[in-house]
Amino acid sequence: MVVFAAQGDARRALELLWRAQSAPPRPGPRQTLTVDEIVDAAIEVADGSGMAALSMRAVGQRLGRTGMALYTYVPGKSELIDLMHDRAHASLPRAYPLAGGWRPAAKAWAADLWRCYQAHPWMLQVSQARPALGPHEYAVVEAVTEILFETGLPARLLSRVIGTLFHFVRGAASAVAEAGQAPAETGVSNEDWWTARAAMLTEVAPDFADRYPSIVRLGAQDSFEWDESQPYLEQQARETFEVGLSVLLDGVEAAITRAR
Amino acid sequence: MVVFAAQGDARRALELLWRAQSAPPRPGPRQTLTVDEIVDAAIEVADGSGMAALSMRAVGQRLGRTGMALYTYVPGKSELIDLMHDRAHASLPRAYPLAGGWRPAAKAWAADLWRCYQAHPWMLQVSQARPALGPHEYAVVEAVTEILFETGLPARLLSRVIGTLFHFVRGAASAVAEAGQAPAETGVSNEDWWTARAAMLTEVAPDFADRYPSIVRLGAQDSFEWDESQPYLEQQARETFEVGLSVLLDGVEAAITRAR
DNA sequence: AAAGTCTCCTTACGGTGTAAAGTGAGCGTA
DNA sequence: TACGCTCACTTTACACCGTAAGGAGACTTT
Repeated sequence: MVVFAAQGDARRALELLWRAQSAPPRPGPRQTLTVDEIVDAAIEVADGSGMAALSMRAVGQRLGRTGMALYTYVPGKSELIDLMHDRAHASLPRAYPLAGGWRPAAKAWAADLWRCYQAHPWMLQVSQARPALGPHEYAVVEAVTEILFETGLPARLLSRVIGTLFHFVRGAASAVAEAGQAPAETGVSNEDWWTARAAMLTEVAPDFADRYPSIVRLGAQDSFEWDESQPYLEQQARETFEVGLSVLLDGVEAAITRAR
Repeated sequence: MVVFAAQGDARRALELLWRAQSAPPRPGPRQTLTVDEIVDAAIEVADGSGMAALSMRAVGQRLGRTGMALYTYVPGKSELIDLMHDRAHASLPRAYPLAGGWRPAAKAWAADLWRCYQAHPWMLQVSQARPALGPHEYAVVEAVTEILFETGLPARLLSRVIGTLFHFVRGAASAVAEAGQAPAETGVSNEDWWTARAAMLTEVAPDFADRYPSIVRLGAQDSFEWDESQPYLEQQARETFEVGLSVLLDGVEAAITRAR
């Protein structure tokens, strides 16, 4: 599932990411594709049919080529995914206005990143353990770093807060992202799926209320009202994102007042 | 990658999760395996060799059976993964002492969940969009819900905070989880990988400091000192987890004082 | 014109999940 | 006791995957 590139390809991969191609004119036929075209086609496949449908053959076919043709442009699928991941970040702003202070800027940054993940759910399936270090990914980090420097917090704390913000946005986005794919793949809407599942659950676990009293109590007290014009799961996840972000930023503010 | 079960199998899957087996004595040979044995074997494979190595054939082989033999116990791989995911939660406490207040209990809950993810990194690759709703997963939710009821916050806010906590722990754990796998698979330690990558980066992007001034500034000011007895990435991720959690809980405390 | 090199294709290998059909063991009944 | 049904498990097969290897032909350089 998670594939790591070999050491030898690492250099080539970085050069591709940073477009540092040194191309001395060589004999032989000219290339009829570009790396950008391939990355775009791959993103289209992943956007439209999900990461599971992303295969070298599928990307090649979209470009009227075989799957193997891509290997003259890209060392392998893993590197292609890194390029897709970096490229997808290109649409995000490189900076945010700080006139209103760090908090609205941080909110805007998180919301933009969230929207980016919604538009490209497959991004959440790309491993973060060894980030690919592309220019656009760095631009997103640069943006949030600049914003958070406004808080005046010490650098060490700031680094952790930045990591936390990324974790939160990714996690919150994951809850919706695949939910958007599932109905398309299965033909069952999330609402139908959920109500069917809930009905089965009461049959299969009749003692649910006894085993999980707090969950039942919370569900009974939760005043969440569902605007039926929008999908239920998405709506709930969006609210979790907004409330959670605000709680998180409250925590940052608490750290600021404590530092004073 | 993310596979969704068909509607017809949904009932069967839930019955398996909740062990609601109605087994009238039937003719024919007795089953020589149990679902639990299969789930255990699958977890061993995933723990030892990663999610990528989890195949029906591999699990069957570990039990001295073919891959196809599993299909009399489990509808498919997707359901097996759901069973693994639920079972992995079984080791977590069902409740936490609340004598010291909600905050230490919440910290303990998050730390336990974090440790669980570290022990079973593959759990982070299981889609959360349509949770499988197993008994042990619900037990973890029940535990944190009981803890957070102590805050006295309104239910609607509480629901979102619970979601946020999950997102944060999962996100923070993801950063380390796969990092632990990578060296084993590639033979390159994270430190070597990182320093090699950093050296290449300065070659490929010589204007880095100009393009990302805040990142460079943050890196220069960050006083993070590396205890060389432990892996670098893991250590950094652990600190992000601890600091981030504390910031998050500060935000919850701010909500409490505001509600008063 | 000849040589060389690069792009792209075809073929092939070992892997995946799982459908379909075959085999034989064990139980319920006659 | 013997028949026969049913089920556990295996074998085989199919369509897919990433990519290594080798061949065909186009193009540039000499």
